[in-house]
Amino acid sequence: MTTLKHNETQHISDEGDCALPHALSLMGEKWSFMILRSAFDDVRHFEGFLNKIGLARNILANRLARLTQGGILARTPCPNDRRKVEYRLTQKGLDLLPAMLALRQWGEKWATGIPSTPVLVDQADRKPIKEITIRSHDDRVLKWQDLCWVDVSQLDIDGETLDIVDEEALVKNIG
Amino acid sequence: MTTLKHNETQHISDEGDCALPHALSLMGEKWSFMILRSAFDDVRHFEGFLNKIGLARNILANRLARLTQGGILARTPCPNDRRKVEYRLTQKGLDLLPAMLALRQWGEKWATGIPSTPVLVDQADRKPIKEITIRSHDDRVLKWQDLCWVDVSQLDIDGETLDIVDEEALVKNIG
DNA sequence: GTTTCTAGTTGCAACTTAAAACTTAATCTA
DNA sequence: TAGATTAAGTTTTAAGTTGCAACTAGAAAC
Repeated sequence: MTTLKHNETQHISDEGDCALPHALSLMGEKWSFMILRSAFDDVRHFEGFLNKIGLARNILANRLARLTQGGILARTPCPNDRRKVEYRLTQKGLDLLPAMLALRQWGEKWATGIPSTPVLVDQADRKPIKEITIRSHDDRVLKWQDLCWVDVSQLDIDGETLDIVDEEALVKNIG
Repeated sequence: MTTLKHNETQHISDEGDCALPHALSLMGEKWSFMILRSAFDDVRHFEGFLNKIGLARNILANRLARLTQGGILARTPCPNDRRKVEYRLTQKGLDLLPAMLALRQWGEKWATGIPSTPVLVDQADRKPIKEITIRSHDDRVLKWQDLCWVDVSQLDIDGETLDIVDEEALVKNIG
C-alpha cells in the first residue's frame, strides 16, 4: 500500500518548542495542501484527486497513504463497490481549513490579484467569509507591529500584570 | 547567486481559478515556512538561518534567493559590514503571518499537544492572541459545517438575495 | 599581510519525483 | 459466464533535487 518508503531526506524536525516543524512534516510536503483542497472540494476517490490535481499516480498513492497515516484523511473501502476507496477528511484534517484559507487569501492578494472562485460563504446568509486575521483576546484585529513574542513561562496569567524584572529580555531569541 | 536552477520537477500550477497553487509554488517548498518563521523571529543573516533551522547551505542559499525573487524577503548588503547581507520580511512576507500561525496552532492542537513557546502577545496588554478562526461578515466564528462554496459570479452582492434558478448546482464542482 | 568571517558555490552520492506501463481485484456487459 | 472495463494501486527507469563536505571570494580584524 505504501509505494515509497518515507523520506530519507532531512526531516523538518522538532527543534525548540515550536509546533510549526511538526505541522510541516506532514503538510509541508509538495502536493499535501493541494490534496487537502480537493478533499474540501468533496473529492474522495483516487482517480478524482488524480484528475483534479494532475500529479503522478505513484506520488498521489504515497501522499494519500501519508495523510491517512497522519490522521488527516480516513480511508474506507466503499461498501457498495469494493473496487472503490473513499478518502475523507477527519476532524484533524478539517481543522486545517483556516490555514488553507489564509494561504489562499494571501495568494489572492499578492500573487494572482484575482479573487479565487469559488468562494466560501456562510450557509446562513450566503455572504463571503472575511479575511483571516489575527485577533486579540478581546477580538481586535492585530497586525505584526502590534505583536511581540513572549516566553510562555513569563505569561501574564488571567489579566494580572506580573512583576517581571527584565521584561525586555523576553522578546529576544524566540523559539 | 542562484545555486540551483529552479525546479524542473512538476510545478504546482495555476489550474482553475484558485490562488492556492500560486501561493504554494513559493511557500509549499520544503523549508520555506521554517525560513519565514526564523525571519519573524528576527533572524536576518545567512549563518543565522543556518544555525536556527539546520538545513544544508546550498539549499538555504537557493531558498533565500527564491524567497527574495518572490518578493517575500528583501536582500540588502549591510552598510557597516560589507561581508554581511540582511534578509528582511517585506510586506508580502509579513502578510503570511496568519497562515503561519494557523499552521502552528494546528500543530499545537493535533501534533505536539504542547503549547509552543514563545507565544505571540498583544503588545498593548501582553495577552496572547486568540486561535485563528474563520469569520462571517458580521464576525461570527464559522466552522466547516457552517460554510459552503459558491461560484463568484453567483455571489449575492451587498445583501440582496439574487433570484438564482438552480442554486443547488452552484455548490458542486468547486474550483 | 595573514587570519578570520560571511555568504555563498561546486561536486558528488543518495534520494525523490514523474511518466508510463503493469497488476490485481471487482464490476459491468453481452 | 467469458471478456471488457474500471479503480486503486505498484513497478520501472530516467530525470531532477537534496545533503554533505570541501572550496572560493571578498571584506574586516589583528
